[in-house]
Amino acid sequence: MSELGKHIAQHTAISTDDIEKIVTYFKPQFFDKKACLLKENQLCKSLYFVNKGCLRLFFCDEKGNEQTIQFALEGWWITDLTAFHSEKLAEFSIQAIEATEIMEIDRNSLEELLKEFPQMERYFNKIYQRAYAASLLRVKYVFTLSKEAFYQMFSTKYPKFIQRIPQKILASFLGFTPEYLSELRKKSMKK
Amino acid sequence: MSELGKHIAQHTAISTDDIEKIVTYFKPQFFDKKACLLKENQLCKSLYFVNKGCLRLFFCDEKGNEQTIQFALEGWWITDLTAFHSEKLAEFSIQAIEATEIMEIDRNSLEELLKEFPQMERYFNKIYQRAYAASLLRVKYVFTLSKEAFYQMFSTKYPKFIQRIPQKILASFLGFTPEYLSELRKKSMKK
DNA sequence: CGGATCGTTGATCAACTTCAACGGTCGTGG
DNA sequence: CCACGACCGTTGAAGTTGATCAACGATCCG
Repeated sequence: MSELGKHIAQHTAISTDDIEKIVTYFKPQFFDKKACLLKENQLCKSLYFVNKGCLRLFFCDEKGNEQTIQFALEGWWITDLTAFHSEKLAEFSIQAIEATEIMEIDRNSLEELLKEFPQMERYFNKIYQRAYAASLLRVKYVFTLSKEAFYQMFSTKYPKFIQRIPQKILASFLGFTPEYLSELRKKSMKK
Repeated sequence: MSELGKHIAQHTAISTDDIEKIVTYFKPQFFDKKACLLKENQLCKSLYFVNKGCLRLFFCDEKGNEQTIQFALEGWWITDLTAFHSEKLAEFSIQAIEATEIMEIDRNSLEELLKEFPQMERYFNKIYQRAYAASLLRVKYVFTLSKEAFYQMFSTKYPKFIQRIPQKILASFLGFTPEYLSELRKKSMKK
């Protein structure tokens, strides 16, 4: 079964046969390293599920720095959820960090899918709740942890990211400069 | 019509008659200043809508400081959404900052309400999406604004909070110490 | 009236940023 | 396949930002 199929099976009680049908609503796509799936100020037409590879969600601040606010590895959903649901212009861009294989579904296909398989409402609702919970947790971290502690926590909890993500991008996600990240890395090597 | 009724009318296309019936599913409640509606590690049984007054959502960090992460003035919903939906223990506490009048609905009543008025699904979905969008926006602010700029933005955008919220609590919401907030206030008085 | 908590002030200190410079590596065109 | 330029990660010095601590007057509440 496809990665997407497995993910749906894990989070719902839908039968294998139905999942096969559900997966046909999605369109497989391939993106080269550094390719953009969505750019700021475009319409955000689709939801993306990562089969293989890695994406990131980011925006540009007034100084022109790219600030990364979310990653998606294998088995994660990503999109500018607000723009997708409200049909407003995207506030964020989405870019492939590695060559990446995804499953995409646009608004129309999603509506048809939900009409034929209303059980999928619950699945997407879960995805939404998780996104919110993750965002809240992040706010909580910003309050309780120093930048150094945040790096420690993150690198032990998500070693995969540390290995696969370029430092510059990682630094922007963690909320500090590449220079300071370099210093923290040196520090934690010594131990 | 009650505050709650007006709010539902604003955000849906439900008839006035139906809204009257909908409002009967909610229980009016009164809380004194400093009273707690929900405490950390309790079950979060209800959603709260503020008719009059002001509530806050907060948690305690390891040093025992109370960190406020959300306020609710008149016309706002508040709860530990994650705990309410997942039926896990609350990570946050909710407390009245002023004497406050609310409308409360528990899980059972909510289910009955949604059964009789399925149009309300859309209303609550909106509330949820807003909470998520607000949380994302906050993450974005943390990235782009210095603490001083964050205070400036906040005090011009939400002057009501500056007037009604004690400084200590305001400081914890903005993410800095009361001492530093005091300094910023002095600075902005001079202009 | 008395105690506790709150907001303010100033001094000191730690955390983190900025800037400039250097070597390494990646990818692109010849 | 090599050479060149661009970008990336690292280092160190200097500068800012914001936290911590201690002390004091004001205010709130019993």
